[in-house]
Amino acid sequence: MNEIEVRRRATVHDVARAAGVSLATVDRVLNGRPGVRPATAQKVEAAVAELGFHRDLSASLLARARDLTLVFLIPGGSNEFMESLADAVERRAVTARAERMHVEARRVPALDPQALAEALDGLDAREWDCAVIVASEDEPVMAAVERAARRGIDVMTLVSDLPGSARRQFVGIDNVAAGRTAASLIGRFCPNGRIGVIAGSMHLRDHRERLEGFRSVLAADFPGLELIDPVEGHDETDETRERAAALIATHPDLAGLYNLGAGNAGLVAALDASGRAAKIRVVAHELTAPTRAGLQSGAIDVVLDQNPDGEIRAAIAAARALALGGSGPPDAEAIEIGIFLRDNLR
Amino acid sequence: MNEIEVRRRATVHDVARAAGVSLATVDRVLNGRPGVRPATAQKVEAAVAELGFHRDLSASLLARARDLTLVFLIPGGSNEFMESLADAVERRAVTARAERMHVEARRVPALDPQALAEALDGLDAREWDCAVIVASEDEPVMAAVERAARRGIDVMTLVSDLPGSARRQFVGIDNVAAGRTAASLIGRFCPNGRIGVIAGSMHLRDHRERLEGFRSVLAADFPGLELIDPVEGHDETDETRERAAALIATHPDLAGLYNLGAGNAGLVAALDASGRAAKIRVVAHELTAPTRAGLQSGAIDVVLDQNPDGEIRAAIAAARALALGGSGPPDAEAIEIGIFLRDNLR
DNA sequence: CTGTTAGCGCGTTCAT
DNA sequence: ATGAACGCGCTAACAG
Repeated sequence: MNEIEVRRRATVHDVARAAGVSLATVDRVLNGRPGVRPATAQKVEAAVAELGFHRDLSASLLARARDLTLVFLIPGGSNEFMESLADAVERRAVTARAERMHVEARRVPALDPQALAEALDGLDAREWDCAVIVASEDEPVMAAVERAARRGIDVMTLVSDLPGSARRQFVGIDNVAAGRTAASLIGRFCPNGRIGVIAGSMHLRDHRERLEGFRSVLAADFPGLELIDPVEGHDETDETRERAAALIATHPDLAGLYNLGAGNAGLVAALDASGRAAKIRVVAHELTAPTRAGLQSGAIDVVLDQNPDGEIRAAIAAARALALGGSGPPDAEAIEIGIFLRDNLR
Repeated sequence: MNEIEVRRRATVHDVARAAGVSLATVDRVLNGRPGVRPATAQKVEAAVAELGFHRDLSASLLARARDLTLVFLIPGGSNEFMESLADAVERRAVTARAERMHVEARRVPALDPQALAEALDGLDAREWDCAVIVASEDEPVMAAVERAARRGIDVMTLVSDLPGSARRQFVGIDNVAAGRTAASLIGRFCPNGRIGVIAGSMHLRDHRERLEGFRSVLAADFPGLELIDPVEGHDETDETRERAAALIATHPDLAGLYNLGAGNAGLVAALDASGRAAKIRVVAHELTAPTRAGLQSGAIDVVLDQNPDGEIRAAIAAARALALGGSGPPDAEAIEIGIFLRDNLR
């Protein structure tokens, strides 16, 4: 008879019995609360390890009579993708509630390290179990993450990571791979010619990573294509339109365009106005209203997408895993880079 | 003060009080168990509707002291993708257990309606809450689904649907869109020439749908490309190799190849042996060992993938939703069609 | 046909 | 520093 099959899950009762202590003591050890002699704690931990005990999150939430709380701090401004992330949070809020989770999205000024730091500092640890941030790589943010973690709030990064910070987890795509993919597609679409690149800002880690990937594949695999120096549109519609228009006007042999940031409404407007949209292969990021329209009209050939809904779902799942308080980082499910053409729009 | 925010979730107690009955009666109505006068049931249902009551699955599972059980009936044979589906079930089994679910994968003979029907018939309704099948569209299967549903087992279809059957839910990609996407890619890669198509079997609904989508886009958008009549490789490695080799040998101007079924190891072998791999643009389905190798070597240009892990996750989530016993079909999360090039392999 | 009650696994007072 | 007892939302065994 198979032991694994037969053996019932270990419960706090089992742990208490094995350790020779009461339920309350087990609970204190499990939740790292004070009031337990080190020797006693050792015995409990030994029992936990030996029995392979895993806390039942649902039962735990049920008993606490309070939902697990999770707040997303998302950049505001005109960036369409951030809007869709916030929308995705609202959508998930309904189903999350059925799993005894309260999730909420708050907008903070974009590209403003101080504002994000203050938003983090303002979170009460008794109210929030976990905070998810979309951050630029700046010192004030790193410090605020550290403080939040010390207060007992699990911090996670979304979309763009903060390696070396106190963040417990990163949820997002592999941005170097995204850049490589864009190059690979542009390369197959364009036999030769010049390729333009528009970034949001080089201060954003995800944008830097995409450019890095794009550059390396273009250089290695497509010698017939020449990369024009990247320009910055700061993720704004108007600025992106101006940059794109300038690129198109300056280079009559422009064969491809890669916008690795936002501001796609401007990109499409510039392409349409130029009258050369059909001749230029375009790759952009994130499936939003403007990129969707661009795909439909043919102005944009391919959109690379990080699936905001999936990302939010993954973040919520990761938060549950963190709430169980395992020591190491829970293995986050990988977020796929979605590739969209006109014909597989969802 | 916002009512929604303030109001606590309704519980069975609230329903019982509002309906003027006991907890046990509420439970009986909720679970469709016998022994309740219609008039009483009405009152309970009215209270449920008025309070907007939703049963807490986790608490329910906790009280039953039995996990929600879910069995996947997956075709056996040499089809690599089915293997990866079964693997995905095993992987998810661990995390599912933490949510009080027991999931299990069983292999049944491929393309054998009788065998699948018998496997379904053999499922004890007291043991299994839900069955997920990957089925061909055949009468014996439809009938067995009907019988299982009557016994009280929720049946779901995976990968390939059975519209018109008693299945409660379908989890899978939009296969027409997949075919359209393949055509769109091939069309952009190939200026002109002949395009070959290899299917598994026209008895499979998903394969028929892919072909339909492929045909329509090729005809509508790429008049320079000529579609050769589809051949069948029956999802077998050897047969697919022979069919591919024949196509390549017969058509010196073969510009593209779309394998909408399995047997990709055979496809790659034929391409390699022909010495013309670099000249032929190839689109295949499902990220498996052979297609991965094909992407790396350059024999395959693009792989369309339905992400077995995501599919299994979605199926498990759908099973939970079904267990809640809502009347209509729960809105299944859409499965994305993944597009993979050498550079965004996961 | 309907109601009472115990208990699932866990957190939390309140005593000791 | 430690333990006993109650309750979270729900199901099921047993009464009536």
